Amino acid sequence: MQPSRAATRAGRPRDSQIDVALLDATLAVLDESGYGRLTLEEVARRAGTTKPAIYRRWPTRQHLVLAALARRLGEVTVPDTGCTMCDLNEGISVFVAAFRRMPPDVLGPLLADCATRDELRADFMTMLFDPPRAAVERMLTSAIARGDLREDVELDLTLDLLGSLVHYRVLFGHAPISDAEIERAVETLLRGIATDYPRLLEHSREQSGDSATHQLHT
Amino acid sequence: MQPSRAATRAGRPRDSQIDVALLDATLAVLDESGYGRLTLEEVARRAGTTKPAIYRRWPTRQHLVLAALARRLGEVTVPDTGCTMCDLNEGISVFVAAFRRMPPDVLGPLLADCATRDELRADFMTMLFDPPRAAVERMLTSAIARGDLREDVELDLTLDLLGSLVHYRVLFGHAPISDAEIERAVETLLRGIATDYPRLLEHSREQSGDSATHQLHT
DNA sequence: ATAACATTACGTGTCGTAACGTAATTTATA
DNA sequence: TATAAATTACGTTACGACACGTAATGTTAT
Repeated sequence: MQPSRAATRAGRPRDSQIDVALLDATLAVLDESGYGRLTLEEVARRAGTTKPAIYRRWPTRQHLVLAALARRLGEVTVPDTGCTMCDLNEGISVFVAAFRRMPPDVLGPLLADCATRDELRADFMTMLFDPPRAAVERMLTSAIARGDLREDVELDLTLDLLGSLVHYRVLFGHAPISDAEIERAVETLLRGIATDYPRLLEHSREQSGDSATHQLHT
Repeated sequence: MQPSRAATRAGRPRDSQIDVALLDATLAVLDESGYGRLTLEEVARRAGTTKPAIYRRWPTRQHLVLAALARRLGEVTVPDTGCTMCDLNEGISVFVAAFRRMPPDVLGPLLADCATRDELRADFMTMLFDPPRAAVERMLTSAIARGDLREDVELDLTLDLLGSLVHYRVLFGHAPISDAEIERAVETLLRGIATDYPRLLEHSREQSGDSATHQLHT
């Protein structure tokens, strides 16, 4: 419980250039080789340093990769236009876009590798999954406040229905989820949880002005 | 392209008792240690044999574990009572039950380990994921034929919406999916894809005779 | 005095495979 | 039909390869 003194430890300070060099090298190796073939020596070699420098910063390979991916994920923003259907379509795109920034053959193996240790699994969720999920949750809450969705909608279940579809396509099928499929899924779900689906549909048409959208089902 | 001659190869035949001993030992080790800590020597030791006996039968550890899990999965049956809502609730339970038979900390790592090689990924899907999915697909097809679901329902998308929820809960959250959540999800989806949701709900009540079911939303 | 740095090296564990002699079964030959 | 040859699985043992995580050492920066 030391004050801010702990921030400036004695001795030679860390070289922050090595931090970013290691994270960048990790991302490069992940892109090329995937998580399974990532070796710490290769990461260190590309960063122009060596293994001990890695272990000084992150206790395990999982922590290193988590930090690298979180760096790439960046911040997640969320639309709030007042048009529930538009927002949800956009919101799912937030999910999809977030995972498109992740190299394939990385997320699944990393999660699997983190699943055994509870603390690591929590870190994985906090750093990679919760941000986009929380963004969609904010959209749903706004929609409920507007009266667009039934008040007894179960937030967690709806979030899982939306998010799990994306995760499923990312982790299981290599089939990328298309924008059309996102719209279909949102339409189906909205029929189930909206107070007045036709009104939302109409509102969406006015808002977007794009007459080609949302006309598949009437 | 030899006839049935190839079935009976020359030389000493495989000892089928070793086959089952190895598969059982694999399941035992998976239950205790999970996929990550499974070593082939431990499997061989418990089966009363040695590593080469494994490699004579399965080319990789992944194939061995796939065969062991498929053995436990067994056959997947499907209800067809004519009550769409009942069948779907039952059908999702098929998914859930199938995965309940799988030890935790196994499916995710195994999938991750199979994800890099396309042939292995296909085997994983064929042996573990497609059977329950196909069962639910048959139910949906029946429901469409009965006129309970809209004809333009996208089968694959609906299947993914149903199945991905289960996968999500199994692989990501360690929270087991409850029967109540299954019912909620089915209700939400049916509102979106049914031709006449109130009629399905009424039919379900008559069929089940259980007045406590499906009364959460009216 | 302290701690990060680069370098080097070590012990460990598991992998996948390769020997080797033995046992069991099919195929060819006497 | 009997016997030999060929073939393949079996257990045992051992090996090289690889990456892990850590430790030791001397140097450099605070």
